Amino acid sequence: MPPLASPTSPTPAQAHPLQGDTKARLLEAFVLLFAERGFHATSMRAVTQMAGTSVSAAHYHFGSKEDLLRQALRRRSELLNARRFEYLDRAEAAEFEGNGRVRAILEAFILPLFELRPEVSQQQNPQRNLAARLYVDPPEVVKKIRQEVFAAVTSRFRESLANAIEGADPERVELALELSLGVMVHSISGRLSWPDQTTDPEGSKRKELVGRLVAFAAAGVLAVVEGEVEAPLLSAGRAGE
Amino acid sequence: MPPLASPTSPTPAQAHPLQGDTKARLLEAFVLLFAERGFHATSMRAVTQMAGTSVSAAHYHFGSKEDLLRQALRRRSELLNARRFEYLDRAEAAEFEGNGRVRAILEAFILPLFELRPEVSQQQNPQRNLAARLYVDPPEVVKKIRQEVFAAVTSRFRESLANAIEGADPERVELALELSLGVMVHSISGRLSWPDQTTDPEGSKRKELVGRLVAFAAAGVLAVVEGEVEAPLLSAGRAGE
DNA sequence: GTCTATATGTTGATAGAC
DNA sequence: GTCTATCAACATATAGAC
Repeated sequence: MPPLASPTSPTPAQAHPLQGDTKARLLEAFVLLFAERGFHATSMRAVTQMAGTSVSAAHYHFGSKEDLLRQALRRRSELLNARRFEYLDRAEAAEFEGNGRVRAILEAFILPLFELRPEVSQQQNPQRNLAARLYVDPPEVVKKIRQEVFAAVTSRFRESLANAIEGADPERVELALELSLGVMVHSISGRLSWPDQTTDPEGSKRKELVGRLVAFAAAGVLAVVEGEVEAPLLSAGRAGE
Repeated sequence: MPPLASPTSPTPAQAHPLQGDTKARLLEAFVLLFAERGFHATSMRAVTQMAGTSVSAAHYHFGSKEDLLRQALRRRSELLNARRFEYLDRAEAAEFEGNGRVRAILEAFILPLFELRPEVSQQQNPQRNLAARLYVDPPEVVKKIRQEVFAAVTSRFRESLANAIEGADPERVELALELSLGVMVHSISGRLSWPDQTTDPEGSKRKELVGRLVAFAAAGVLAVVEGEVEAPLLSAGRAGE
């Protein structure tokens, strides 16, 4: 059998009427396909076809596939980062009881991802897929650009969380935030069934689900940062062998 | 510039002295490369080269790349699943105070992944990388085979967890377990720094880290299953827009 | 069983006309 | 700026000798 025509999925999003000039359409098309298939499986041909232009036009504008990825992700992450900072400012300014601030900080971290609408509405939600793919796609390029794009956010949230929990060990805060990120990423990796506009028109179910994510993360963070290290209940101490 | 010779990483694991007959060496080589690069970026050429044989030998034994993946994953997951069931049996049989059983069940779910040693020791820990890749690699084939391989485990843990929490809503249990899986997957996705044999010869740091993972997950599960749904502290209710 | 040689299609990138 | 045509390297898979 010859190589499969479409390696991941049978080209699910084909005839998008993407708008803007060639450069903008290319960025949009790349994001959509990358979110769905990952870097490797997203060919320049597929991108340029979706954008209604040619491969050489893409190379004229971006030079290489890697630079196309970089510019696309920079553009996309700006909105997300901006709202995260906005919420974090609010969380730091407000008064809270008990563990309220910790929960507010995690909300500031998690909520924005679920609030931002995709510009292109035909797809389910490229923004979420994109974030998932970004943390999950193997190629080194992706890792590099992701760090580049989120470095500022990460360090500010770490700092804020450390300040919110009295006497917190920085190392544990880092771990806790990282695991929260894991919860968030996993929740958008296509394994949870998010109600869509038709079955949940007011978005109440989606809000509830996001609320549970935050609750899970907040409880986990507190357990890691404030809790004692407990001996395993099972296993003859084989962990870490 | 022509396409890069090595798309993900500069062939980090090259001269493995893999053992066994051709079939076994092929399975082992495939697992190592797949864990590192994902399905797409793992070419039959690279696999057969590492196994010290030819492409056609691989096709003789497995028929296709997909079947190679399937057999490799089946073989690898057997040990993991067996130990998970073993621990779960133990968690269900023992007596616990308070939320002990919930934590024990999560231990049964999480611990085995960190206990199993790779047969090939040169790599850091292919077993963990493998699990991460398995939940994260885009291609549909991977998703299909993963479900095939973990279906039994998932349903039994869901059931067990539901029984352990009085009056638990099955839907919430499912969500909680899924998020725990997210924590686990993320923790092995190469974003956490696991101390290795040299800096942590007795494995005490690694055990502590695994303990924290379990603590995070257990607290999160209880918060999701037992906690009330709380209104967001930030945002004008934009979530789920 | 395992090899070499080959078939056939894909990829990223470029040259040159317009 | 955008196109068509083409390149060299890669992919999976197969044919046939040994």
